Amino acid sequence: MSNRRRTPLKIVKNEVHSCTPILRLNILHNLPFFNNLSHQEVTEINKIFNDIGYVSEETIYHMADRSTRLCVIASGSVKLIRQNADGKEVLMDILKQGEFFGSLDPFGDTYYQETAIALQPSCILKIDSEEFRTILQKYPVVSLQVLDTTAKRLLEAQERIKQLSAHSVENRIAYTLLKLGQKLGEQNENGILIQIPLSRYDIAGMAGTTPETASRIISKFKNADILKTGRKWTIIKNIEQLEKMVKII
Amino acid sequence: MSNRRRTPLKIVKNEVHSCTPILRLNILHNLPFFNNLSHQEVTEINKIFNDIGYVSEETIYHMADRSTRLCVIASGSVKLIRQNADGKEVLMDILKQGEFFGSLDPFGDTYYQETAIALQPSCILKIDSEEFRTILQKYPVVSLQVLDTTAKRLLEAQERIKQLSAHSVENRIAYTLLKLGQKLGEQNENGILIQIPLSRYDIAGMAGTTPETASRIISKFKNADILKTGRKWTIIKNIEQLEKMVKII
DNA sequence: CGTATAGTTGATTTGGCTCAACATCGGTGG
DNA sequence: CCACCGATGTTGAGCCAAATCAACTATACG
Repeated sequence: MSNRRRTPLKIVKNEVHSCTPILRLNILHNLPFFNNLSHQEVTEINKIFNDIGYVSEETIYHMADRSTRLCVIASGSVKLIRQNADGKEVLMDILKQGEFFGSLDPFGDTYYQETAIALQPSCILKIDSEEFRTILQKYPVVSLQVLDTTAKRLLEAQERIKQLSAHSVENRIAYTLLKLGQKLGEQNENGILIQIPLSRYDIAGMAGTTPETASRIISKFKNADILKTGRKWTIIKNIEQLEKMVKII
Repeated sequence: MSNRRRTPLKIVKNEVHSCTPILRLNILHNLPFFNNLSHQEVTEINKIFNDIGYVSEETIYHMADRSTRLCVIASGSVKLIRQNADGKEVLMDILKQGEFFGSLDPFGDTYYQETAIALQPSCILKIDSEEFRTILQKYPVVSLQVLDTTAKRLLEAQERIKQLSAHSVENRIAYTLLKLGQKLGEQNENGILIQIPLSRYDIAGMAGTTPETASRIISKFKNADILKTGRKWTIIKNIEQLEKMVKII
């Protein structure tokens, strides 16, 4: 069988990706937390942001750096990881266009609790957290939106704590894949395609296990015709089966 | 040795504990998120709250109930737990006077993700989440405070995810005890006294293990003269040792 | 003082980690 | 365009931390 190279995704060059001013404004306008503001107001806010481009695998900030900035993804995607003392990596979250990360805290003497790394060529809008705080004070609508997002993330984090405390690795891998599909997947004729370069190492870091165990379980899922994977993509073929495994309460 | 009954804590009767109106107002005023408001404003807000008393072990709300209320602890303490399909309990958080829990979300069709249970006789102030939302809109300062608390809780939850993913049970128990000491402990001549009735079951639920394993590890800590425990109290005698085990990065 | 509940401790089992060898992918240069 | 090679993924074997099962003990409360 000569089936080399059947990647179902567009090949993307790993080039620094910067925003055009118009794109920037457009993106800011469509952010969930700014889209209740007037064009005038967003234009004003736009001036305070800087944009910086990153290539794949490039670090946006390191854990333990002084945390002074809030970041917004204008394009691309970002992973947030924490490392423990022996260097084991825990993948906290994967964020996509329009989501924010970094520091919300305006009080000095705080440090990033995680490392942020671009998963794809990405354009990141940055703002000083103190300046962002002024925006929050000025526009209560924005505050509430940021609060809602944060509250939602807290609920998700708590769900993950429950998973880690009370479910098997197989369960957690299924849950991880489901969440990834919901958040980053797009439906196509074969199923739900997740077009993000996720290594076994990343999956393991999200599910709280080792790459070997993740690989074993994913093989099992592939044999059961639930999944199909390549180095830089994953397709969920049978989402019902995954849901059944996770047993949503 | 006739050392029966050496409990280092005041005995509290398990009676329904209700707030006096003055106490209520006082508590609202001292809440971190209202203490920037004027007396006039707090008095106004006070009218919208109801208070309800609970005895120990009483349920404030159940997981999967429709979530319509935000709760604030006027007195006492509350634990938040999640259960998985086989009934295993995960203790998400322990909250004390002045802290809030329940629903922030004003949009219908949402359900509590956890069960809230009084750990001690407690008085809980309740407000409809929609009405609370109006307060948030009216007072941006309050919004920001609530956001800060939520963001802080998210960071803590993420830290716990890291712990569960990458540390041994012994480590996690040490971490759990440290956090409990920081949050609920009071320094006295013997060490840090945690005056909350925490069973081995609770500790296990916080550290993501079983009561038996929790018991074994706590015994080990007691033999190493790090801890001293009774049914309803815990004293941390050697906090440095615990910190060393957790290896704060 | 007696009883129910919570905690302790031991024996056994097991899920998942570790270590190790091997296979496959996909980018790179000849 | 093909062959090579480093990186990533897969699979097997053995081992260990922690779960489970079970018997027993201590504590608080009526």
